[in-house]
Amino acid sequence: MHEHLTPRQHEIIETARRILESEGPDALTMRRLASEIGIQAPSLYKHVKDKSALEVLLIEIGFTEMAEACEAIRPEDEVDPLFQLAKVYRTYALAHPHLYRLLTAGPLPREQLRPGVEARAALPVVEIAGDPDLARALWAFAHGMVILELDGRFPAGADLDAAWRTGISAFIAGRNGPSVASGLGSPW
Amino acid sequence: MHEHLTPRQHEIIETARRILESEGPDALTMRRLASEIGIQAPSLYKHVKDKSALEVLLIEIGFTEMAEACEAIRPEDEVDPLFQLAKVYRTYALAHPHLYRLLTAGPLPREQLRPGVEARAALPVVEIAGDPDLARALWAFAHGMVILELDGRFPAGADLDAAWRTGISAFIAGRNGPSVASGLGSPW
DNA sequence: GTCTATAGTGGGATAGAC
DNA sequence: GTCTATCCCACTATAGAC
Repeated sequence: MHEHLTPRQHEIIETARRILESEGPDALTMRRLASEIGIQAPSLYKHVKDKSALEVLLIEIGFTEMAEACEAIRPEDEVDPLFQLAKVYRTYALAHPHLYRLLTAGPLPREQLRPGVEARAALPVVEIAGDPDLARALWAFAHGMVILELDGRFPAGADLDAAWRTGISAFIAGRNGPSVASGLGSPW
Repeated sequence: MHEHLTPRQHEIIETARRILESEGPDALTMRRLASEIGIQAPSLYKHVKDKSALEVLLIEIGFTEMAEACEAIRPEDEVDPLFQLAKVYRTYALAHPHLYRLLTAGPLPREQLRPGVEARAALPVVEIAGDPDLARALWAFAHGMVILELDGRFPAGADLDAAWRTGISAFIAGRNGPSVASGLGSPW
């Protein structure tokens, strides 16, 4: 990942990641980043074009790590791969909440991303779901569960494991036998 | 809604909403708000405590409107109420994207909200789902679909109507006959 | 209830010397 | 590649006169 970077650039991006993950996006300023490295803020601009270029690098790191985590899934007996995928997704997101938000919240600067990075991260769910519509529905469910949990929107005592089980089970049932999905009985 | 406000306060909150909805949260500054009304920014502080109090009022308006839209749903033949609810939810969100984000993204200042406002908005999905775990899964799915659509995260040609149908159909199947939801075959 | 003036904070980014 | 100096921007919020 990013082996084409100079040592200084590497140091900058690693430090940026550390600040983002430990203190959130508001803490990631050019001044703070520079001071953490031990240089002055203007010096950063000799190594990175601007702040958005830095964020693009962080996004690429996040997508790649998430893809790697999903690709590392190995089939287990008695466990539907959809459950495994959901667990890996949730685990990564909860372990890196600020990075996850950077990856998924707000508009994505697609033109700046290196080609294939986003697609690779999206591939596992598409493969496991089979159908693209189901893949999108699944992704929406997983993202919704994660982001609502991160934002503290569920009630304090809510059993989120159970909500995940319920949702994934429904999608498994839907994948195996789409009954109503034909559109009958739907306003769409 | 908010009949206890003075005319000036009413004007402020309505103007704030107009700015937010038409140009997004970055455009909603105290200077801009004041200039839109025809006064100076410091004068606003005679009418509202601070900016966050203003945002709380906007959140209450959004929750209330969303609740009203859901409560207005009437049973139709041949259409599962879950489909109707999903359609109303998506329609409101797409019609008021910036307000929707204010309601759902990031932490919610629960202590500042008037009691019952949030609960009222959550009630419809809880009632229609029946089970609290299913309600949370459903909400996560709907929110995920909406926010990913608003953020332009789905591929350009994606058939989102189909994704909604697929997801809701799965949840209907899950509600009528939870098969795997017992936890067998899940890593949780 | 409105104004002017201003404090206080913070941010991204550039020019030019070394 | 680093520095200093600086510009420019924007924001929330308060004090005190009218």
